[in-house]
Amino acid sequence: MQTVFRAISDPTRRAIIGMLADQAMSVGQVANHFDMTRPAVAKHLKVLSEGGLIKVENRGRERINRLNPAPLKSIAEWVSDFDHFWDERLQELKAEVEKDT
Amino acid sequence: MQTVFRAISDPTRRAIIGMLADQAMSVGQVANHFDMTRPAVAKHLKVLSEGGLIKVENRGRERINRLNPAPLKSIAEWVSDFDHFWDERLQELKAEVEKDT
DNA sequence: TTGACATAAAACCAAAAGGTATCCTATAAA
DNA sequence: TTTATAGGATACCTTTTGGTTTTATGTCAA
Repeated sequence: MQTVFRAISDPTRRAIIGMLADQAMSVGQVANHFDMTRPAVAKHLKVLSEGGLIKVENRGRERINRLNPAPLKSIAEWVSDFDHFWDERLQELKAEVEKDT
Repeated sequence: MQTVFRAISDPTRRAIIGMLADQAMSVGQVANHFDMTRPAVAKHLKVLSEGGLIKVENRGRERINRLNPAPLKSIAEWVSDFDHFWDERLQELKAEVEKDT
């Protein structure tokens, strides 16, 4: 849980998440999108991996990083505990959905 | 935006958010719930304040900290961009709600 | 008015975070 | 079988973070 919060707390990592949502990428491909060395990006990918937000597939000498957004659900659930503060209506409907899912 | 992500990335601060959701509290009252000095708690409150997640009201020599969960909405929105990865149905309903709100 | 109390503010500290440069290994390709 | 390339590992540096202790200030209450 904390690992997920930590993973999304950094803007670079959120940008990576956004990129990987479009397309799975190797470490180098991800690094090409940033003004930052490859080891730095690799560290961010490690943090994302620790949060379970990406799944890595070894493909020859490449490592394909694929988004796994499932853990974001726990964030959504945490946030939703406060939904009623700003929008009771949305809160109720979400409860409906979750009930009959 | 980043200040909100930062604010919620720490477990102590999330605990404080949970506490203030129940009831507004002075710095000292918050600090009593933690095994930590008051200045440390005050710093967490400052970070929460920077993220706009609490509103502070000076009340004599006390400072009442009141939860303002509105900024959490931006978190919810960010997360919701990935909802369809795990639950297309929920995503659709949320879109419905937001449409006619 | 004097004393107690809630908090702010500042100085300081250790550990974690984010980054770099460098070197090593394994795979792909010439 | 060389050689280039993708990535891991390690060492190191700087800044930020989360915490403490100490000091100062403003407010309440006897």
